[in-house]
Amino acid sequence: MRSKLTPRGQERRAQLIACAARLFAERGYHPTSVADIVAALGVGKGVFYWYFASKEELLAELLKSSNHELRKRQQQAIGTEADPVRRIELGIRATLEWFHLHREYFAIIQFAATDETFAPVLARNREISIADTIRHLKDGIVEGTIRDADPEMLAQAIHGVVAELTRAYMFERDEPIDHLADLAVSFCLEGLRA
Amino acid sequence: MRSKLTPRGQERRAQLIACAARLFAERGYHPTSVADIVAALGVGKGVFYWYFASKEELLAELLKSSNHELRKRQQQAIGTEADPVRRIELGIRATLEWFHLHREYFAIIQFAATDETFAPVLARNREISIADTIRHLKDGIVEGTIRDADPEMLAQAIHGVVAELTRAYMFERDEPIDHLADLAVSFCLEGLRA
DNA sequence: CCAGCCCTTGACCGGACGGTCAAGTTGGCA
DNA sequence: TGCCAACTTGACCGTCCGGTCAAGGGCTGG
Repeated sequence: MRSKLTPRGQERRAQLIACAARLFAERGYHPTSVADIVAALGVGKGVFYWYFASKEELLAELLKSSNHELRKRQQQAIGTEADPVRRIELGIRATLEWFHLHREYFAIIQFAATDETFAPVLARNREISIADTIRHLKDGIVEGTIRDADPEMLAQAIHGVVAELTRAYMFERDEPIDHLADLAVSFCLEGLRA
Repeated sequence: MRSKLTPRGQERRAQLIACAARLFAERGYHPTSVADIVAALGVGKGVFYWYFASKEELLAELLKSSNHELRKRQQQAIGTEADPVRRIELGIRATLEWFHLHREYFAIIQFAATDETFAPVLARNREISIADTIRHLKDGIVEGTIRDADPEMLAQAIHGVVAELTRAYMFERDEPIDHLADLAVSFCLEGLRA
């Protein structure tokens, strides 16, 4: 691996990441060998190690960049909205939409969270995301539009709803994404009761 | 492996499962070798293959039995309760309590869901559990105590809340389990709004 | 006390896989 | 045109790991 990459080099690097993401999502990280990745691209094994120090590094990078993209999407969706409840709603919708566009990342993130090596990175990502949510929740509690409970637990609960609905409906079914988002939002805001 | 086991044999088998569960939870399934498992027990490798056909079989068995125990716990907790909302509440509490008692299984289940080989088993377990929840939700919708939305999605959302709160609080913190359960229940029933 | 089955041992095997490297190719710039 | 750095190749290495197996206890019923 070298730090200076020509445009051609950056293209290759991106190809490797994309190709690995697809294979990791399909078969999982451990069962996908470096040989598989380079074979799928039709290049020699050395190419991989020219661009990445290790298989681990590639996954770490993949996780970092995907999280970065997701956050950008969320912040962009929330924009300058003032109402905390609405900010939470926009965040939920943006998250579901992003995973809808990048299905391949969901399984990878899911796995990485269970692996000793990558769990810390994922935990950090989650923390940041939770912290964002907590900020909105606290604003809402102060305003009186959100009930007064432990904001961190509430944030975890919201994330759980989003994660589970993503898992359940992104792949198995072809629910229209808006319908799914509507339910996620209304469940989080109103709960189950009639 | 043999089908007939003496009491002594059953004891060994149980030891192997317990020992493997601990190691899988600590380090993960793939990074834990069969050699590690038997070493932790201070026995030879042949012992493992006397009781299990493969490492995979052990994990499959572990998943099957843990799910069986969890369901038993849930059904026992719900008992003959008639109110659907209360049945859901009791189910949530029983689940959180069970994972509190068997923390080691959470990480294993989490991983198994991401592995091509075991995902089908886990998916089936989840389906059954979701189906249970759906039954209560439908009852509540008919009664008018639960709002009229897609019961399957609602069930997924509830499971998401429980799973995420389990992950977040079982390990990192030492929240009293009742406090956690209270929030899970009230979030699912009432949502966020003040 | 012996026969025979239940259980245990641990060296060994085959193969997969992450990673290395010496040698070769390409492309852009002087 | 010649040169150099950027890239590519694929055979090779060391290691690890799941799984096998021949051989050896040790308990139990006869």
